[in-house]
Amino acid sequence: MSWVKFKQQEEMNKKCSGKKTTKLKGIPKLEDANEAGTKNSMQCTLILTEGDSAKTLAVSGLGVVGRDKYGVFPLRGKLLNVRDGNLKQIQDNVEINALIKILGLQYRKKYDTDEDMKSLRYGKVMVMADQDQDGSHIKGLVINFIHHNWPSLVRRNFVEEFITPIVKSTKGKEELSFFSIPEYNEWRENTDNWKTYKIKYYKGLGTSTSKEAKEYFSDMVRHRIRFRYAGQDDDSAVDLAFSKKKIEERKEWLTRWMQEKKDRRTQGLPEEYLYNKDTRAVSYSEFINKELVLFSNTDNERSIPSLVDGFKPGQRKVLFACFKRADKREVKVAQLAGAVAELSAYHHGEQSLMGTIVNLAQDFVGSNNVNVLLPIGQFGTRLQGGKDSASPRYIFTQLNPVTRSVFPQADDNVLRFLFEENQRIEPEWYCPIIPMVLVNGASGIGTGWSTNIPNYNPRDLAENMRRLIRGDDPKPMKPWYKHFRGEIEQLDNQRYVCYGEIARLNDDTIEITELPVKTWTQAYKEAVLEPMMEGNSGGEKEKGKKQEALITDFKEYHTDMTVRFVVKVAKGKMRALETEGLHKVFKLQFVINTTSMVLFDAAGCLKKYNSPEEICTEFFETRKSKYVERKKFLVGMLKAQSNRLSNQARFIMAKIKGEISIENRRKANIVDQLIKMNFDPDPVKKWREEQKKKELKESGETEVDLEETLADVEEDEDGKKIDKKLETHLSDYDYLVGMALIKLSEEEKDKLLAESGNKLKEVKDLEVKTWGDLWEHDLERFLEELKKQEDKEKADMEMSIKNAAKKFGKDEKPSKKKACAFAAEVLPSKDGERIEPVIDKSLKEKYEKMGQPKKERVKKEPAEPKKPKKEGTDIKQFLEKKKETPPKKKRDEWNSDESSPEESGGEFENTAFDDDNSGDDVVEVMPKTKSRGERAPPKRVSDSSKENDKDMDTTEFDEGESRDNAIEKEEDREPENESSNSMPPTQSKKTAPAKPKPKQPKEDAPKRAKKSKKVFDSDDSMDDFIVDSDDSDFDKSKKKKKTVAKRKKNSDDSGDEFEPEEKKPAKKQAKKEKEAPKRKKANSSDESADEFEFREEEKKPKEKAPAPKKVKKIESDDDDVVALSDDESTKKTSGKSKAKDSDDDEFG
DNA sequence: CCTACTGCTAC
DNA sequence: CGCGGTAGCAGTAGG
Repeated sequence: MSWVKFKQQEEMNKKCSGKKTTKLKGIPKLEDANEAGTKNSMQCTLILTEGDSAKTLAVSGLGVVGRDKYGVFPLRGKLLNVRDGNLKQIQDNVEINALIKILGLQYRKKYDTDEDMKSLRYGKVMVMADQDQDGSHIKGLVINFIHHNWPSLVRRNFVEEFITPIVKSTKGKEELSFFSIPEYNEWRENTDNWKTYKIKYYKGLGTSTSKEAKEYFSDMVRHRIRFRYAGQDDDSAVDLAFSKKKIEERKEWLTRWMQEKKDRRTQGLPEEYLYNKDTRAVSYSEFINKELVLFSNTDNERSIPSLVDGFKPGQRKVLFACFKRADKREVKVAQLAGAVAELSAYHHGEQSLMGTIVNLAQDFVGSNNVNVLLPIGQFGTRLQGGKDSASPRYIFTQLNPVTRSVFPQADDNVLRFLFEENQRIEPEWYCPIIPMVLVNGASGIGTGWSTNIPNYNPRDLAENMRRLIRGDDPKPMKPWYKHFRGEIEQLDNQRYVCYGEIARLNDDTIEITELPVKTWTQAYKEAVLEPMMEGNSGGEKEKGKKQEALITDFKEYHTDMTVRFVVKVAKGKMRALETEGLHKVFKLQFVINTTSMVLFDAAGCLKKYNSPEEICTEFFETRKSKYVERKKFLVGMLKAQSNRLSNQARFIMAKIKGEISIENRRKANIVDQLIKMNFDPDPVKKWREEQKKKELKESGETEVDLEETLADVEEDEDGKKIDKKLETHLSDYDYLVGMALIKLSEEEKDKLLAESGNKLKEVKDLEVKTWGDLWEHDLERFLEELKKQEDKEKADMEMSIKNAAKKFGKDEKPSKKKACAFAAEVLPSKDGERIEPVIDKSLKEKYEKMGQPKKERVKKEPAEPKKPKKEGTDIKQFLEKKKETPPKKKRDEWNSDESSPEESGGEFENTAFDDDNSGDDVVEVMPKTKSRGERAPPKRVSDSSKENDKDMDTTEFDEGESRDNAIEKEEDREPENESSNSMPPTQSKKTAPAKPKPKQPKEDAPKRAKKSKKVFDSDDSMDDFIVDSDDSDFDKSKKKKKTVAKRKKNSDDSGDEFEPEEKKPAKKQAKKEKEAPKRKKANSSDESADEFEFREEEKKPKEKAPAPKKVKKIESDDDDVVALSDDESTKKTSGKSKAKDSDDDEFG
């Protein structure tokens, strides 16, 4: 191998070596140092920047240090990972080649002596990337590039980085820069008057002005960090991070890191950070383990969805923005992306975001089963697997009406919303009524882990939720794709075969009317049928013909929705093909597997799941506790509202009778009188405040900080505080004093009393309902909405077929006949002889063979990463004396479990850790945490507490946190008992024991509720709630809400694998060819957009009817929304002006 | 057996 | 206006 490598590198040296030349030509965008490549080259530094804008910044900074000894070269994104890379790719990579030329590097040369160094054009490389996680990644990749090829340079500390502040606080002339968020937080904690500083966050290098760039460069000592080589640990650290062979090690590495982070948090220790005022150098291993690890973690967080709502953060932000905007008309995707970035603090490229939106709205076969957004325009089709979507500037979207029935608005009050820079953004997760992650599937690639989950039938999932509510076990499910006409059959525990449809028309003709999921029509044609027609798959007929052409011709009759190939089989081949199996010959089988279903659980820990049922059960527990919370919230809210109304009625009476006079008196005076007369301070407001307090208590002190921060931001100084207290006191009675004069009449009073009575009645109605009742009601409503929407889609589709048929006929008379003719061409022939798919033996054998070794592998993988849930594991450990679950140990556990299922099962059963299947199933548990530059991890109840709760199922450990309401407990009891009856149907050997929820739910549910309860935004949401109920907007909003939040279908994409595409060149060609159609589509999308607009206008008047407030929203665009959001934040702090808040949160 | 490709969110 | 490149993991198809 070394010989091969040697030879390769020799070759590479010839082809692309960097000679030491003074003047370099042909490298665009390079700003060479004047003395690079001269005798002074050792004193030269090449600055590598992240993108062109950073280059500009660097160049302006060079004004300070001069260009003689500094050169600048922009990197265009992520650098190639040269480790384990293939040679061709490295040789062809322009970026790498440019670097070698600029630096004068030579492959295989060892730079051991100063003399060696002199052959270089630069003495140092300095990376200047954004001070965020992706920036760290780029730094890492540069290090990797040098380290892999020239370890000797690494030992000579050839690489440096240039860091810039991510937060600056200024007060007058005093300016403080912080290079990591933890450092900033530390300062804030130690600085009483930090609020008097002006705080500015720098999200990327682009945030800095060129003046600031000059400041940075004039203090080079402060901003330049050297990477220092400190021994072999550094080598292994770099290898760990970038070797493609060390995936398992990375799993361990990340798991360990998460564990440590969690431990630090539970112990109240501050977060670690790498850079402080005095940092001048860091070792490579420090960089990898403290800085790059942050990227890896972020990478997982953004690529792997949550078990609860099935969203990745980007998708969740989209949904959040859509809910918040409450658009009743469609929005341009590009515009929506802007709004999302604004409303939810999305700091990445909008291109990614627009792609996310498009994926959420796609609805072709193999994409989403329930698309959260509506595709209005060309969002892509099965012809090219969605790659044929029009530009985001041309297409429109809107919430799917089904979406709000899956993510009920009532839950907004019990979700835990996150904050970023004091802006309330999306919740840690939404809580759908069915596990949406299974509805639309998921796929994502992180670091250490990736995930792939197929789609399932939402109706099956609803049914399984009902079963779980009743305490039954979930029924096993198999993958399901909307409008897919083929079959999906189970192959083994974790594998399914997905078949297309093929039929025999006559002796030499067959017809293909469906392709396996994720096999795109065009790709199929190019990769399967065309090669078959040519014979030898490569098309190189000259070489030994392996195969004669199997088919002589084929015709295509597809539409964007349907597939139909009519294929002529070569003479005399038919029988042979049939013997082998037509599905196999024509590659109409595709294996769907559930072997890598990795998700973040409700507590934010990474876990691997082995079956959809397991996901259902875990989802169920989370959702259940949310229903309990929701009920509790609603009861309290309604009571408070009722009280408020009756107070108002009494106030009116008193006013009419003249017992109170308001006119010409000081407000404080009036309020005093009201207090004497036993009027309550605003009950709704008060109740809301109580909720908040409770939440804070439960969530732990760290969260209190956050709240205080929010509340105090605006008013700080002592004097003001007092004033404010008084003011808030007075404002508690605004709901009385502030009533409109016209309301001070007897009839108004009666009205209020009646309303108050209604509220009480509502409370009564609500109180008899269990969480299960609420849930079933939601499910019913969802199914209704789903049917409505699907009927509508069906009708639209039929319309379009009709229209197509008309055009097809091109006659003046669009007759039924023509429609039929058209249909006949597109739809499967009636007299075709359908070929029943049969699981092909060889396929089965293949997986059986793989099965054993694979199983082991699978086990191993999960074992390493497995982490115990925070507290849950601890408890388990206590009980079972298990070791802590360091990854390796976990592995052992895993293996042992599998080997001896009895033990594992026994343990779990004994301990009644139903919820903890995670123990077995959980491959790993990684608490999500955000790193510097990002907001702190969402404060939630400490993971440990959550875990405890789960584990606590065993009554022994009830720490007796009986915060839960009696109501909750009561409610829980029934269902819980039921559930307890149901035996845990251990789906998989390993996990089976754990999941069964025979626990005593009563206690569990409440506990969980406590854990998860965080009503950050209670203000807004409550206001909304109030408004809704009062104004009857609520109903309207319900009706109106028609946004189906879709999830992208990630899983679908993989379908292409099936078709062996030709090599790159071929692909490229194909792509090019595809492009043509795209354009056409784009045009069509435009048309459609227009049509839609037209519709909108028609609709508008109808929609406007609802509350005036809403109308305002509708009309207002992004700007208005922004304004609203600002209001929110201020409101939060001040606690005033509820009405406005309500507007914001009305998602109607 | 090894290589190369797919999918997806980010640069 | 559009094209292209890179990372990261699990799995499949092709040579």
